[in-house]
Order: sequence, then structure tokens, then C-alpha cells
Amino acid sequence: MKAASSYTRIYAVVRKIPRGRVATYGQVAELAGLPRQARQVGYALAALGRERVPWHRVINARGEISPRSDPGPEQLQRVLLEREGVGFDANDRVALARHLWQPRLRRARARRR
DNA sequence: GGTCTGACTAGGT
DNA sequence: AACCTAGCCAGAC
Repeated sequence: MKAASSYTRIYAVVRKIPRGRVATYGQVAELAGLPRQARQVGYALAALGRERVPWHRVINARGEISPRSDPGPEQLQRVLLEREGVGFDANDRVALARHLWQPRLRRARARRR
């Protein structure tokens, strides 16, 4: 059977990022079952239409808002994050240690005895 | 259908 | 800590 498109899976993961937290592209990719496809996450978000997805909560592994080839959304992204309580340091970076989303790993189904 | 591109990343200098 | 490079791989042409 055909799996859902990777974009769909990516959006599903991004929708789980709680308010006030951020996730990295690589992290989202991993959680979406697409290891090493961090770039795809960026493309998926760039292709977003009207879907309600908190795209602003996805930043790069260095804690920065990734520069777009077509600048513009970066500023909005920052505003949206700040509005949720995510702070930036003097270098425009988010303290990942403090704001990185740490989803509880779904514990493997307990093996039935 | 080969090449190029890029909201990325890990590792080396 | 900033900068470079190689690896990455789905889409667009």
C-alpha cells in the first residue's frame, strides 16, 4: 500500500509541536519517519498553503530561524515565536536547551507475556 | 532521465 | 565560534 506523502507526514509531526517550543528540521524529519531528510521538511513547509500548521516552530539545528532564499517570512516567524514566549539571544538564536521540544518517546508496546 | 537546487546537518579546520 | 565541505534526496526542468 502507498504511504501518505512525505509532506503529509511532516505536517502531522509539526502539528504536534506544542506552543512555546521549537523543533529542528532534522528532528521533525526523524519523527516523521524520514531520517536524514531535514531538507525535505523545509521544502514541505515552504509549500504550505492554507493548512493550519505551526510552521514557525521549526528552526534549524543551530537555534536560528533559517534564512530563506526569498526573504520575508523570517521576521514573521520570529514574532510568532516571541508571542509564544520563545526568546532569542543577542545572536538571534533560540536557547534550544530551554525551548527544544522533547516529545516523550512512545514507549514500545509492552510485550505481552 | 540527467542535472541542479536548496526553510538542512554533522564533522573538520 | 565562524566558515567550509561532503552527504543528503525529493522536486523541478
